[in-house]
Amino acid sequence: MVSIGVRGGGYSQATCLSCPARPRMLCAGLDDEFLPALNAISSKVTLEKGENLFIEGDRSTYVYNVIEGFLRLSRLGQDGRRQVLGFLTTGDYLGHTSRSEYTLSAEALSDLKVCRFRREDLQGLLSTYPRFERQFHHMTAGLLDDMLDLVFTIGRKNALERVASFLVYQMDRKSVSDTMPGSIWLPMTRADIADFLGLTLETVSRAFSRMKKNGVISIDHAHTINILDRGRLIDLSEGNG
Amino acid sequence: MVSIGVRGGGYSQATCLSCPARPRMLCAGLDDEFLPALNAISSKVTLEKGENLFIEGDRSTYVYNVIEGFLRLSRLGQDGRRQVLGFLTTGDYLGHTSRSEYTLSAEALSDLKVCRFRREDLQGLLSTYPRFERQFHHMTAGLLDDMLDLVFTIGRKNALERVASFLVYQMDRKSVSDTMPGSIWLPMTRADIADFLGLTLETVSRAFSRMKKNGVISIDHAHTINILDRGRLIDLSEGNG
DNA sequence: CGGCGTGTTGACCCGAATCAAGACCGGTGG
DNA sequence: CCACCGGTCTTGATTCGGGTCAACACGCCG
Repeated sequence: MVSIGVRGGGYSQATCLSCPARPRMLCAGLDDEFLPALNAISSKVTLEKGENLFIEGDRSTYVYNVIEGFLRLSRLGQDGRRQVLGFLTTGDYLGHTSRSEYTLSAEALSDLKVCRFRREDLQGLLSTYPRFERQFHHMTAGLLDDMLDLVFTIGRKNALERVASFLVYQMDRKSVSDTMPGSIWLPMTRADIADFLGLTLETVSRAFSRMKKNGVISIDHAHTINILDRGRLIDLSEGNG
Repeated sequence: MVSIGVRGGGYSQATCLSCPARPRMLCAGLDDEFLPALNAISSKVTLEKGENLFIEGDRSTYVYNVIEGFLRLSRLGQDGRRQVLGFLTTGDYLGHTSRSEYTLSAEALSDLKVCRFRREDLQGLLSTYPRFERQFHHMTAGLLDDMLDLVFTIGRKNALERVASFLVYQMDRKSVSDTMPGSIWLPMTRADIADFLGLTLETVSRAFSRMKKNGVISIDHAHTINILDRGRLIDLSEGNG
């Protein structure tokens, strides 16, 4: 079984002007003059590790933008089978769906700070500031592109290729201004990675071990992976092993 | 290897007012007064079975809306592995991506008629008619939801469950005004279905055979599936076999 | 009628799942 | 400080579902 955690979290008024994550957020493209309007309809929510922002079946009232921290999107089948749909961090947004209820749960993998918008409030703004709508739509299209990549990965790649693809993706997502280039911090467990890639945690562990043995990566403390041979990792991820 | 077909197709001026697919299209929500503007930036394209509307790597200049016919979206790995991302028909739209090049190919599975928009032209309209942008964005979000379902299906379901899920999906997508309720017309091959579900064509064939033997479906001519026991099919698709 | 693309079915094999044991690591309390 | 404990990770042995290989059936078209 999988722990669901406790829904909840603290709330406080947002101040978009001082938002540290601004350049990577939904509001990235907006001129400062629009911020007050945005400020009026947004609020900050903080969660502790293990809490859920929402779970499958909740009415899809809100859209969120991650300010700081990590979270995991997942779906659970009746019999406990779990599929992880993504790992999100600063700048990512979530909660947008065409359906009236979320089909996913969003759980904090660390202490988490997010910016929350009521969807209907957002609709109002969108008509007034088309540029915002465009940015919003563009981010949805980006998520779609990411999901297409994921479908290819889990539909047609073997275990080693999937794990390598996962590492390449995490590598590429890291911001350029990065304290530790060449090494990746993975806040999620092996089970989370396995449920993301359609594998078991044992298979993920074995894939890491193989890449370690081949000198492609090295591992400190299980959650910090050092990429020793970037080119070879990419080859592995594409099946040119 | 997989045949790529020939890119091409005939062109003619669109007349949105008389479009038979209107209620299911991108333009569904628009008042008649907006149609001339839409008309001005759209054109109809017709393709024959086997032709490609676009292939991976083409610049993503256009967005399309299917008026009539079927098509298949797929991605090809260097070594020939193929993943099918979807089967589209009347009302579906395609070609929208956050990237400058398509990461998919779109091939006609039958003679095909689509409505084509240049993306930048569309951007202009979107600012003028926010309702249109909303409809457009809503359809993108719908595609994203569909992809999340697909990820769960291929990541966590076994062969029989995947094929059952595929049939349930095709069943639900059929319009209410339907000449043959309880039976599904599948224009794609077993290999296409296999590449959609992350299986082999043999495994798909065996799954159909098992469902036939159990009295859940019957099959005429391989491309017409009759659903004999809808409830049991849904159970199968969810792993309550 | 023959040929080819597509679909079905069977025999066998292999990669990842499952089952199981032990190692590691961080946190807690004596 | 160290002993203990629970959660996580690694590694090995075995099993099994679906892939692979192969033969044949079907249906369509020339």
